[in-house]
Amino acid sequence: MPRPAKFTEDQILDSALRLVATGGPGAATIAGIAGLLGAPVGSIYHRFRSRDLLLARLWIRTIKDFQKGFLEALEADDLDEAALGAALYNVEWTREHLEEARVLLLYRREELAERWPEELGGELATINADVEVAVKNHAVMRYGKGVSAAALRRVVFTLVDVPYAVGRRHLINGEPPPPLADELVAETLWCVLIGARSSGI
Amino acid sequence: MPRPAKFTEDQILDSALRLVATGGPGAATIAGIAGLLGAPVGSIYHRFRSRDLLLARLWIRTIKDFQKGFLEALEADDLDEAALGAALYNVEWTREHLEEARVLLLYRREELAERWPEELGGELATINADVEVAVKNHAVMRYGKGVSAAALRRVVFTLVDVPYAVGRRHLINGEPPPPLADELVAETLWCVLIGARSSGI
DNA sequence: TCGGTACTAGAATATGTATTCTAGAATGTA
DNA sequence: TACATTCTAGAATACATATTCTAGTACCGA
Repeated sequence: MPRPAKFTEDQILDSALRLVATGGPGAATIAGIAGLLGAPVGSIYHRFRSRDLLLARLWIRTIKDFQKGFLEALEADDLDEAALGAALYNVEWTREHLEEARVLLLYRREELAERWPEELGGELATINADVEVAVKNHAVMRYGKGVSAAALRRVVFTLVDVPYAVGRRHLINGEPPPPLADELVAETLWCVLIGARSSGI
Repeated sequence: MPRPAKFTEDQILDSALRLVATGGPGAATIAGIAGLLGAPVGSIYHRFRSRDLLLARLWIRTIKDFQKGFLEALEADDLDEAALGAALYNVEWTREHLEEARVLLLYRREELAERWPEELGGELATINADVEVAVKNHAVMRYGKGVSAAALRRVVFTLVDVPYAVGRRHLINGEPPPPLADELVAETLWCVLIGARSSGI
């Protein structure tokens, strides 16, 4: 049938990934992506309608890879084990995927969604839905059905915000989070989430 | 003497500030900045050699405004009061300066320093020096002269990283941090920094 | 071996925005 | 009132990069 592809979609995204990770979003030009891959720009456009779409796909591929393990960790039977696992997975994933983590650091769904083609509007709007539901469920199991907004915020803080903040500082320097990062995340989780269970939240 | 200025440097930076805060970095074009102010582009270039320089000045003006109060708070005599004050000032400043906080959220010193003119290289390289020294001093007072890198990291985590992470989530939605944000910051500080004093760090 | 298909190839073009340029205007001082 | 100075004005230009266009190419199945 047709001529086989010489450059796959994933190869192109990998090329963009490397450029974004090392030189920031501005470095991922079409010519740059093609050049790094040894491909002509025409081949890039054969796969992706536009640069925005390409970068959107990279972001989506990356966040999905992250979410997968996060959701798995949150499924643990023991409530505290689930919370700790999810929070630490965050740091661990960053450590094992430095370049991908930089992509998530440099792009923000909200700020980019507006300029992305409608084609992706739906996918982008709901991409966090699974995680939001899972976190909400965790909060319900922890605090009961009528969990307050404040208690939910507390869960998000410990499972997402704090691990993000810790990883960010090291990512900026291009280093993987050291073991101390896990300690800080775990300590905060213990104190702010688990230790707070007995108080009247 | 000379003709008086119709558009001051600060007016121009304010115009850029609003554009960045509402539409992201990309919205702050020279034509956009001039248009919002009712000025011709020539007047912008009369004040700023280039767009990069203009945005750099905006960033510097903003971070300095933030640092001022942070350093003051950290000077309190009582050690715990100083730490708590600095951490909470972070949230409070964000609450009172939503647009400015968005500038700090959207730009990163490291990623932009490379493209900024040499003219600012020195200023940018040392702009965090005061804060770093103050935080280091705080750590020394808290843990003694031979404070470990881990302990210092712990101080940075509670005074800077956590407040940043909390504020970020609300900023992204364009909302000021609610009172709950202060609670989370204070609780984390108490547990991870103050409560840890007795342990062998 | 031939034809159809999807791909490679990269030169040519379009586009958005930064930057420059030349002219003119407004002020205080001599 | 004339001059020096610094600013306003906005049209003209430069530039970087995304995007398009037209050929040509490699594989597969008939």
